[in-house]
Amino acid sequence: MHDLNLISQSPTKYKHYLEVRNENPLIIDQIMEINRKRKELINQLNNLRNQKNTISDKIGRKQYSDDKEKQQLIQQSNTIDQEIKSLEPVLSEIEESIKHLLLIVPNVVCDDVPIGKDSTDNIIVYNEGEEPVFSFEPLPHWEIAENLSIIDFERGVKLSGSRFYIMKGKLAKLQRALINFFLDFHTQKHNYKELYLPFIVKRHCLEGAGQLPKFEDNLYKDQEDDMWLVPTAEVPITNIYRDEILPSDVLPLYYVAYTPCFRKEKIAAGRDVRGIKRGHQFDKVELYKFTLPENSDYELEKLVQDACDILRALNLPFRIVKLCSGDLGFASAKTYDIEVWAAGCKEWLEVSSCSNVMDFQARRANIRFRRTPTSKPEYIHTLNGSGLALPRVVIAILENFQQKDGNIKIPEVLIPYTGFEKIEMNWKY
RNA sequence: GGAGAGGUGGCCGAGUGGUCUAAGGCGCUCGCCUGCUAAGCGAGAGUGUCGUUUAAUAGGCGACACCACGGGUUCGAAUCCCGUCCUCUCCGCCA
Repeated sequence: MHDLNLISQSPTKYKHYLEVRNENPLIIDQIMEINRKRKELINQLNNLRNQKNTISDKIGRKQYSDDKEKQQLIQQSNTIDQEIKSLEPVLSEIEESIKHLLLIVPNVVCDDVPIGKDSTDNIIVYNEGEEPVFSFEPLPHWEIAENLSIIDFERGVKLSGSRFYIMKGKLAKLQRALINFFLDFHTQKHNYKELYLPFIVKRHCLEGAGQLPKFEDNLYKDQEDDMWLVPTAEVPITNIYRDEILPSDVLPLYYVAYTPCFRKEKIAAGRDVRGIKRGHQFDKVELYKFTLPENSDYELEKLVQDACDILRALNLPFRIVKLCSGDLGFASAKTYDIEVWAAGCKEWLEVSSCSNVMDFQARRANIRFRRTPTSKPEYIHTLNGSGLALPRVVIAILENFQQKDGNIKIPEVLIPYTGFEKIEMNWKY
């Protein structure tokens, strides 16, 4: 969400941001027009309320000579009150619509974000690690999983429909090991504090984080109780300090949390239907930072490295992609995607998306800080990134570390967590 | 789920219809004093919005709103009434 004052002050700047995101900039004009009406009306109402307050005050202080004058004052107040009552609903309607418009305007775009139309204009900024070489034709993970009987796709669908699957035996444990490894790694090596969060949240949390009102289609919910399954841990973490003013000496705050993520994936219908690349439910370890505004840019670079360190430790080849303006997420002002090479399906898989959200979520969720105990509150900056998304790391391990005999070799660092060194043929039942 | 109690400023806590800017305490900020980060004295300090002044989204001035949230009664509500949410205690149920 943006500051109305900033928009009215430099509308062309905000229109530009919308244009480079391939969105209609006219909404800015709409907002400014409604805002003009809003200010006018507030002013009018304030004056009326002032008059009314003055009269009530007079009565309270018995500043009238007789009962007749008192009745006159009451009469006057009632007349003013009628006018107030007629204007109030008009104002709330205006405020409602302005709020709605503000909620659907995407974030600004950082100056160093490349301008582009879509993902084809993204820029690969970094590459690390060797793609593995095989003496045989490496298989995609769904075939490996089938051969070793470690994923049951059919019965997953039987339980919950398409895009659900059952992980079995050592693969289930591998995923559990990865979660623990990620959490330990970030808390021990990068000083993140671990959180265990609610997986279901109220509507306002999703508004605060930017998923609502625009992306309702992608969320699972229980409408009756206003309970929403989290699409990412970013949602609950963003709202931890909602409506709070933090002292600046606690900043920056680094948090790491494991949650499952639930997404309808309607937009991606038909894409990535094979295997476990895109499910309605997947696990993720999320990195999140609350920082001073002037440090968020630097903190993003560090966040990206924190995520990359996991891939280094796992010995997986990866690259960093800087998203162009047209491919940026709604709430992000700058995003780096981290992609890992999957040797079987021969694809670069996005395992992390690290974004500087700046004050966009902070405004929505009203999260502020004070530089000193006496200074004015300012909006905090928030950043998020996966560290990492589980299924795609699992894919990379299955595909990159598959052996000629069909078994999977477990990366060295994981062995203390898995308790085994390879995945071989699993039980059927 | 049932019964009862309650939700006040950073924290504690007073306040059941009108001295308007919410008592008091703790903590906080500034100043003074005292030969040291203790005590004492004095002063100050909430958040947001609108208007005005201004180069200013700095500061000043004025107004309006905010005592969980939403509605109602009243000339006037932290205070009375209704609804919602939440917390605590007891009971029930339960991993």
